[in-house]
Amino acid sequence: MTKRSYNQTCSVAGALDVLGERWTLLLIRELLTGPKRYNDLLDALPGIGTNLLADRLKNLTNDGLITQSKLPPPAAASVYELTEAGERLEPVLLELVRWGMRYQRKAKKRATYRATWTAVAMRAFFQPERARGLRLSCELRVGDEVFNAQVRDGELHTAAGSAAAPDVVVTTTPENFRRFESGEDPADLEKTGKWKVTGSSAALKKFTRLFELGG
Amino acid sequence: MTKRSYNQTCSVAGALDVLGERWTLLLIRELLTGPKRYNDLLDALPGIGTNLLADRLKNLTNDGLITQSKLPPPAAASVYELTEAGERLEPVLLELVRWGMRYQRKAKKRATYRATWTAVAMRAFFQPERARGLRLSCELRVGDEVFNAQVRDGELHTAAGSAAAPDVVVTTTPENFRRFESGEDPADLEKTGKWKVTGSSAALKKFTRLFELGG
DNA sequence: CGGAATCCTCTTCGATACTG
DNA sequence: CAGTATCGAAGAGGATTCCG
Repeated sequence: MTKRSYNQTCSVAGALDVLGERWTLLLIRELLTGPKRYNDLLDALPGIGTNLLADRLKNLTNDGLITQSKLPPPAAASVYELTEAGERLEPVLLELVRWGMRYQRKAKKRATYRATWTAVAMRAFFQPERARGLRLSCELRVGDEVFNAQVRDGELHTAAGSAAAPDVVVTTTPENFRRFESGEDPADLEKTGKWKVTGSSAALKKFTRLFELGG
Repeated sequence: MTKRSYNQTCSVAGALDVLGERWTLLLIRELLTGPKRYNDLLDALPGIGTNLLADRLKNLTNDGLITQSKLPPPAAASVYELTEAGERLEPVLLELVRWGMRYQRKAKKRATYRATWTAVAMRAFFQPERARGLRLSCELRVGDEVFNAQVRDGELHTAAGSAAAPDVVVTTTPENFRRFESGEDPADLEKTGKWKVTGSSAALKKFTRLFELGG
């Protein structure tokens, strides 16, 4: 009944009392790309079990990291979104991305894949100084997932969903998008028809140059 | 038998497969201030249970985050220390410190306290630009704990144990050291005899000005 | 159909006792 | 000092059911 705690006067331990349970940080990762419905979260987190998801959502709400808001009709959906305290976890997640990119154990077969996770990873490898003066809007359509990336004022903003006025729209399959993640040249992917690019190829080129895995 | 995994192609999930089990990140925190023996770790992590500690140490070794090294006689102790992959978790831990400092749930009574944890927290709030040109060596003795902080080349290095050639040595109790952590002025603590300062008070003053909780 | 609560089994945790 | 063994308690995971 009473929640498990490390019971240490230490801000790492205090943070982990809130964040350390299984699935919690992955739930935060999902919400970093925008509000999500209960079933969206279930879908993005195979294996979580409906009771655990409900339990985590309840605890995160009590701890003030997320809020539940009901969209007005006709959408009439209930979504979960990060509060400011939740948003402030982004630096923690981005450091985990950076570390994990180098040190995670080798991926298994049949692992779940969502292109939208890349929207978060991009933030971790974004190089602000390369974006100075740039203003770009990109939309990425990978299988049935859609997310967008906006570059302006030297900042990158990524989120689930389509872009309002995209300079370029990329449409591809999960398999071919992963080639890009593995370091293949987007220009080659475009040439060989693995990416379908609508709009400004130049904008896409500028965009893909904004990232550096070395950090 | 087989280790539990989120089984997702995502570097956050990959990182959490390695780091996400209970106690693991606190174990890393302990090792960030230097090599520790099995019983040192047991003492710093009340409640962990000897089997879990052994299990975590084994897994972290297999994953390449720590190594076990035997100090030569006469010390003849066996200690665990971080590998480079382990050391690279420092940014993750420091972001957790920053987040946890603002958002952790209110501390309970009878919580475990170790002054050495502050040695890690200091790194999270260190302001390099204020340390330009400074060279300082401080030793902190809090109850039966001793740790040191070295400032040089605009960098801060903290570790368990005493300093080689300290400019200043502070001796105090855990209770009075926590007053400092809560924001009380070190000069006042010194005046009222809550801190015993040996060596250069000026060096101590310069040192305590290098930190900013706002980030 | 989205959003959960319930039930049941299995794994992990935590505390203590014990051993090289 | 540095672990292993054991066992009850708590948490996780999957299926099913319930509710609006």
